[in-house]
Amino acid sequence: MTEHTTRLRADARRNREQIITTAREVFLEQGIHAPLEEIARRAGIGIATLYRRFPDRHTLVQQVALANLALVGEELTRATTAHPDAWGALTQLIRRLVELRLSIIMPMLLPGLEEDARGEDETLRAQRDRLYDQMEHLTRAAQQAGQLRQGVNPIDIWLGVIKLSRPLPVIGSDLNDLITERQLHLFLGGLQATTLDTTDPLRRPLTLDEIDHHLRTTD
Amino acid sequence: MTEHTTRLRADARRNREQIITTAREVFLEQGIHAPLEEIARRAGIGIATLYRRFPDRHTLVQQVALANLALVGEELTRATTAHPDAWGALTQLIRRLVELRLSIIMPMLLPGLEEDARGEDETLRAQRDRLYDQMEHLTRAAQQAGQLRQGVNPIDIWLGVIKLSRPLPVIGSDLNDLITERQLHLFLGGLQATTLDTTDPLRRPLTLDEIDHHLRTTD
Amino acid sequence: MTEHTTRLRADARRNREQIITTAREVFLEQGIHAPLEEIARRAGIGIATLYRRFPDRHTLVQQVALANLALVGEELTRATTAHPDAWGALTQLIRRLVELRLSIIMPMLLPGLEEDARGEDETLRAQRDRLYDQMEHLTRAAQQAGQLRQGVNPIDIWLGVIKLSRPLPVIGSDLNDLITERQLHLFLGGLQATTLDTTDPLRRPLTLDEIDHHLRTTD
Amino acid sequence: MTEHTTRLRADARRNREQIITTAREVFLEQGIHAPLEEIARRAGIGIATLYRRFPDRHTLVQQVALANLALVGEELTRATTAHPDAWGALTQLIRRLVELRLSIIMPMLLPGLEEDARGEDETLRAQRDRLYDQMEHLTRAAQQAGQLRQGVNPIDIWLGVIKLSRPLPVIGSDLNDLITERQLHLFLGGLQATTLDTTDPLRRPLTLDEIDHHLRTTD
DNA sequence: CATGAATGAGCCTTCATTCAT
DNA sequence: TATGAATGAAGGCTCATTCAT
Repeated sequence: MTEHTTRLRADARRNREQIITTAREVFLEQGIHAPLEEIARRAGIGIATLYRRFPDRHTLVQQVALANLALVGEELTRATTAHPDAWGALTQLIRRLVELRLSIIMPMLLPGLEEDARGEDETLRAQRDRLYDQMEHLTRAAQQAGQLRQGVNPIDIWLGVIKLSRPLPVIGSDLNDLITERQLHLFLGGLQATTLDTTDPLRRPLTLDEIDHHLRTTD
Repeated sequence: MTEHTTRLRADARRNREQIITTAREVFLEQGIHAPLEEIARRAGIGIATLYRRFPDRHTLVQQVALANLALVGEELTRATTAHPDAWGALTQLIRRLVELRLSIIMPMLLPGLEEDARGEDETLRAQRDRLYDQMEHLTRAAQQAGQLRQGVNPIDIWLGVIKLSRPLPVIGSDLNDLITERQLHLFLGGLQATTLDTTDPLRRPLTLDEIDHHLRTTD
Repeated sequence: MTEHTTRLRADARRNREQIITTAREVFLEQGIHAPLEEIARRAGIGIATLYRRFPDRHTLVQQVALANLALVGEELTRATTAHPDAWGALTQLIRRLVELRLSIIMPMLLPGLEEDARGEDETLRAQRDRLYDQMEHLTRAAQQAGQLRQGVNPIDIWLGVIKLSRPLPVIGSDLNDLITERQLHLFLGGLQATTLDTTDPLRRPLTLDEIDHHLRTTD
Repeated sequence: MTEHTTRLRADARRNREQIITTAREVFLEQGIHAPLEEIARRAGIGIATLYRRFPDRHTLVQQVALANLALVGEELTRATTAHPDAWGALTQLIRRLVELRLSIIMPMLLPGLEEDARGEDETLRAQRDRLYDQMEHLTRAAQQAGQLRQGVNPIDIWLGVIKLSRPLPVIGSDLNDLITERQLHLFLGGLQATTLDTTDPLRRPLTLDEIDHHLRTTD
């Protein structure tokens, strides 16, 4: 879209996209401090090529986040399409964002780091703000329907999703998934305007024994 | 408490405590992968001394967590002393735990890792379980008083506090504090049995502008 | 020979060879636990370059041994070319192997470690076995000529050479050379079918006085 | 015996002897570069106590060697007592020295290092020389009986035993024992005045297959 | 442009040796 | 005197980044 982008040769653009896709996967698995060489190798390119496209780790992280921002938009569209009611759309969106860990590198914080994103087009902030507006539309509708608690805005939701998504270190991914799921349930409960009965056996809390069991078997 | 501990020479015990205190701070700032040398330097000792006491990073992390476990107990006592009502005590405890980030290294998960803590007191698990019982006492009381939502247990609270406490990387601590405070508010709201009005201007959500401002000035 | 090898860039291959050559020297002087940094420094490269080629010490040792295996083959050819009689060829070969300490890292033991030598030529074992066959040919001929003792095989000779070649620690290389030479003489005498007169003044044993003298002056 | 020695308190002397005994074991297992702290721990004393007795590793090694010298004398007496014929005594002695690896730190080289052995009595050299004389007596007798090859002296035997005793690194102790036994057989064969038939099936050489097998199973 | 090579700096860990109790 | 504590220096290894082909 930008001059910079359109001037890239076809293979170069393919490389660029491949790097970002691979980087997202690796960042998810190992965190944003994963070796860049691992990303290059998995992307099937040389390390120097990666550096040509992304002069340092910070830039790469930002670009991945930027790509995530687009994906969040897609999920939002998908959620509103699937659910006529705002609350239904909102909860699907939140669930999906947590599932995909799309927010792991905090797309909504990006514009503040804009200065580093040299060469990127000016629409970045606009893109985020448009997304914000779409979500705000959704939250207002849900609040008017009496389902989303008053006083909550998209930022609350984004940041909540980010905190939920971040896996706890040391413990295995199985336990992390259990924990995230349960906390997501609590989070959604907290967002709801009317207090639900959470004694639903399918939504029961974790116990110490379960945790110990997971720690033992995963260890 | 253990023979091992009491047999340490006075200066050695002082060092040991200094290391744990410093490690807690450094882990809070940089995560549990912070260079051990940094901890040693800040504690004013040689790196080898640190290794003599804690043969590897894992052991050190555990010991810090173990120390935290004791501090959580103290905060619990303090909270129940200060507040005759269970909900008041519970919310003070949660606020304090988040403030002190006492749970950042997950004390309640410790017993599952017990096997590594050779030579450590057999009372470790008992200590955790006692703490759990105390908190369960508190949560039940709060539920009977109709203030804490049904279906919530101490694990939910501990894990929520842990997720809340973990600072987001890259962004400064000021913004992190704002975010944590707001999410804590939402978390407490979610725990409450009766939905409160969260339009309290003192509890208003963050805005994109605020975030951008912080990112710019902190950067 | 392998694809891997031929695909190396010219400068990289030069480095690789330089490392192996240098490593052989350093291993001879200091044993196979010599600091890898010393090898890198002497080879005129960075430590990381050494690690790029040889991920750990074990790999490097093996590759040095593999290179030695080739050199042993060359010495064998040279010896048989120079001496029409099998015993003459055999003794020259043994002397040369001891002189060059080619066997110090036990080339003939390599195939047993084969599994670690991932990506290495399948011909490694074949190479060793071919060498064994050539030496067996030589030993049989020498035995039929009545000059090599019955019941001795190439393994005996290889292992004898290895034990002879290993310098004794602490004492200087001058004394080590004297000792090795004398023990080589005894070893060859032991291999011979007919007992020779070893009172040859040129082949007289060491004395305590000589040893003391060397220890004093070298120290 | 020396002033130094007699002045030691009873417990101090016990410590000293315990250290030397332990050091011999550890040196045998791990080589003379084994951590001194391991020796202290196994000996049941503090590291500083070890340093008080032996200011550095070199000194300790020497003292262990000196102790070994005495043990060699005992074995010599035992061998001559058990065998009326010189050759029988000599071969038993050699076998025992190899078995016990008594020579692993080269007792006979000690006198040359005398200067470091401050405080030790002047009889050290005399002790070694007496041992030499005893062995020379034995070798002469064996030579006169026509069983030991001419031109061989005790130094040859000591040094041969030392070379035989040193285990090859990396490979396991089982294979090392096999190798040492076989090379000892060859060594003794080389010492003998009359050539024996070495096709005795009990004394057959190792094969490549056996070596490979050991390397695979021990690895 | 794309690549793989090379590099130095950083952290981890061990151990010989000295110091304080 | 005996002890355990403390320490620095050395070596192992990894990884971000630059360079040469």
